[in-house]
Amino acid sequence: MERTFHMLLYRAFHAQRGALRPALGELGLGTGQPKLLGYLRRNGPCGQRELANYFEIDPAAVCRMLDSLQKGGFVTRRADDQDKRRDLIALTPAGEAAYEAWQERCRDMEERMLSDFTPEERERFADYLGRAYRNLKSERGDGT
Amino acid sequence: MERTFHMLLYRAFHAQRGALRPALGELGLGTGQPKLLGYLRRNGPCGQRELANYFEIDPAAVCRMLDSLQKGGFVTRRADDQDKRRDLIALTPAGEAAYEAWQERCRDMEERMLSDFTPEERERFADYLGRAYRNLKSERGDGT
DNA sequence: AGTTTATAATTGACATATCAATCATTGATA
DNA sequence: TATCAATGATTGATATGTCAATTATAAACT
Repeated sequence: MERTFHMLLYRAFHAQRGALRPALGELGLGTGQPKLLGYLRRNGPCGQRELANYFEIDPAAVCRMLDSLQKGGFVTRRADDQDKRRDLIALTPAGEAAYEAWQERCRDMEERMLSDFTPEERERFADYLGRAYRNLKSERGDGT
Repeated sequence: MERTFHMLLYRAFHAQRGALRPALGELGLGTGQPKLLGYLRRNGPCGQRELANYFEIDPAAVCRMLDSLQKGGFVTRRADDQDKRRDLIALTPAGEAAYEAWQERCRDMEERMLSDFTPEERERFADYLGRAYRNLKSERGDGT
C-alpha cells in the first residue's frame, strides 16, 4: 500500500463518504447537498454565487444541487427584488429538519471514525486538517 | 465555519484535489487515474476487478478510467488465456513515465501542504488518517 | 453432461465537480 | 444616453463514483 499523504487523505475521505451514504439515501439528499443546507442554516438566505464562493466549487454544481434540493422541497428559490439576476435561496422547514438529521448521522460517523482517538488526538487531528487545507488554499493567492 | 471532522476532511481533500488539477491537465490524466497506474506499477499486470476491490470503487468506474487510459496509451488491455472473461491490464512505458511525473507533482504538493508541519506532526497526521480510514472501513465487516 | 451459480467486464442512468459558453441584468464609461 | 464590461444563473460536455442490469465465461453441483 502506498503511504503518500495524497492517498491517505483520499482513502480517509472515500471511507467517510461511504459511511455517510446510507444516511443520504434515507434523507433523500445527494452527497454535496448537506453542506449547502448547513450554510443556509447558519447564515440565512443567500444567492448561489455566495455558496459557490464559500465552498470553492463551480456555480454550475451549486445550481444543479439546488435544482435537486428544490425539487425535494428542502429549499426555495425566489428572485431578488434588488437584483433581478440573483435568486435568493432559503431553507424550508423540511430542509432544516433534514439538516438536523444529517448532523446527527455525522456525529455518529465521527464517533466511529475517531473511536480510538484520545481527546488530545482529536484536537490535533482537527488542527492538522485545518492547516493542510489553509496551506493549499493560500496557493491560489488567498486574495484572488 | 463548521468545525465537524466531516467538513474538515472534505475541505482538505477538496483543496488537495484542486492543487493537483494542473498536474493532471499537463499529464493528460483524469482525477482517479493515477492511483490505477500506481497499483499497476507496484504490483504488475492485473484484472479490473482487482483494481476495483483494492480501491473499493465500482468496477464500472475502473472500466471507464481504463478506457480513457488505454486511449491515451498509458495502459494495454489483453485477454487472459486462463480466463477469457478477464482482461489483463498492463502499464506501457508512457504509463510508467506519467506515473513518475505524477509522483513528483504529488511530492511537491505535499511539501506545500505540510510546509509548517514538524516531522513528528507529519508522522502523527499520517497515523491519524490511516486510523480514521481503518475505523470506518471496518464497519463494512472487513471480512466481507 | 446439463443446469445453476458465481464472476469479469461492460453499458445505461444519475449525482458531483470542472470547464466553456450563453443569457439576462447590472454597473461603469465614453 | 448608449455602449461595454462585469456579474448571477443556467446549460452542455466530460470525468469520477455509485447503482442496476446485461453479456460472456467459469465453477459447482445434481
